[in-house]
Amino acid sequence: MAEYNSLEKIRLQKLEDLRAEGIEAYPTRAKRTHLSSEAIAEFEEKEKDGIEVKATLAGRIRAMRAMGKISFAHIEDGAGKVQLFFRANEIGKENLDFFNRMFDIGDFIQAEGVMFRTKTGEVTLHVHDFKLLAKSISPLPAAKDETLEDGTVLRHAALEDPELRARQRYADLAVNPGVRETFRKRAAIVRALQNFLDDHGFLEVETPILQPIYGGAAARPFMTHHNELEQDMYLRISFELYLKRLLVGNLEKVYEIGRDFRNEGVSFKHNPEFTQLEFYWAYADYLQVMELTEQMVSHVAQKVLGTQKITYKGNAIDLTPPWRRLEMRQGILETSGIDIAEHKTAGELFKAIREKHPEKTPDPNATRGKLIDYLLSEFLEPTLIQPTFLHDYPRDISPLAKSIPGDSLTVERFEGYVAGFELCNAFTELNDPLDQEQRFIEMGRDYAADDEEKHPMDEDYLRAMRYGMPPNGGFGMGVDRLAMLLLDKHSIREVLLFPALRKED
RNA sequence: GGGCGCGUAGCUCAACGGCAGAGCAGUGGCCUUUUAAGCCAUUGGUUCAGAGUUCGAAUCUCUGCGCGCUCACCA
Repeated sequence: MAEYNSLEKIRLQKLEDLRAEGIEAYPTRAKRTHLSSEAIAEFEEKEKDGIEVKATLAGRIRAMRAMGKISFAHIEDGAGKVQLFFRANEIGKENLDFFNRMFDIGDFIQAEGVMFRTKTGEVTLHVHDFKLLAKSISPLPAAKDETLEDGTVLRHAALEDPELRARQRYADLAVNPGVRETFRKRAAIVRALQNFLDDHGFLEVETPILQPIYGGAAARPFMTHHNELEQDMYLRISFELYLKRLLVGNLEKVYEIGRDFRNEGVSFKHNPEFTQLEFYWAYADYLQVMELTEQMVSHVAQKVLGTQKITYKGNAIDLTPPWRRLEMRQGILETSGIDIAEHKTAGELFKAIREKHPEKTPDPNATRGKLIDYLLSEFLEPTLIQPTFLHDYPRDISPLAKSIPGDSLTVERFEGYVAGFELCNAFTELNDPLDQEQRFIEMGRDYAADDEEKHPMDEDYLRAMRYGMPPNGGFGMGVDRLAMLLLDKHSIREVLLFPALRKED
């Protein structure tokens, strides 16, 4: 049972008063002839000819100013804000009082009248009739907007508490127009990705989220149970193995945009469920995927933002292709002074790091691949502000990627970095079923010590691969991260409508 | 999971060991072109929860809860 605060009790009393007057606070039907922007535009067009513009508007009350025998209000609808003007002359003293007494900020209202321009020049609806569409009981944490001389809008008492904004996203959206804009743009980003891939001959598919076995990445899964089948199921941690099964089925270019689930830590760039884009492209290799990637990302920026030059955390970033290519070995050498090619075992590499950088403390038990990863994140990653494809990765941290011909320690893999963080990950996919089986076995050994991250053998995937899989290039990108990058948001929570939070109470 | 920080009115914040306050919102009044409208009056608090120290706790200590930052984890 809800407990009401004093402000809510006042509004509940208003509901009772309305009922006593026979007025429905939540009527079934509404009427609207114009969006706010349409009514304003039509008025401005016909103003010089003196043609009257009648309009019925509907929206949510954002501000009210009662001034004796007149009242002003601002309502907001899907297109923006517009001012309402009520005057006793037209609607009568009784109706004006009724509006002032019974309506609150946050209520939905329908108002019919004629557009005009006030003394101060604002295009406004002169209301002749109005109707309550839905009463708001809990006061929205509404801000007040002050428009300064230079036209900038200053917000007062805006809803800012990050917890409240995430927990009550409905209130955040209702009160902070910029948040609505963020999610419109996020939708546009996803649509632009789909259009781009569709136009390049890729087929959008949907593969299982509930899986009998998980794979395609190294992450702890969420587990669940199917009662009738009497078996445990996992929420997918990647799409990879299912999408590559489709290549076996002669679907040559496939992609999926959907949700992945990883039972791991939460941070400014990690949410337990996140949106991933993966595509697989038969007969292509990682170099072709690289080219498609830079075209795709710059295309999305152009579509959504109208430019390929963006700003992230104050850094000017140019997404225009071609992006810089940097061999990982070279990048690590330049930033850390260590040539990983000269240290072919974990022990040697560990020693080299300790000698060159005594202040650093890598894990002495790490594999060579993990140590390279360490060098990458400690030295190289922070320098990769402009878009960069870092390529050619150690084999032992890339179990699903194909080796470079003639170099068994290195695989054809790249990661795209922008603004210092990893945006995407791609490689020439391993399509040799016997090699793949061997890698699964190795992974099982590597992870045996850590029971939580056991890497299961996917027998059905191997069976598919034995039918024959064309050589192909694969690609994965966090769509939330792309949205963060393009929208200059510095936490994944800002681009997720309902980010994961601990339950209340 | 570790470290650091935060939690005060519906919202934004002050008070930092001595009467819990302001602006906005709300309520009542005045006001026929306002726009953070203005003016007058006024309501509103388990200071996140619990325990402790103290003559006295929003303030200091401990525990718990939630959030933020950060580290670890995340091939």
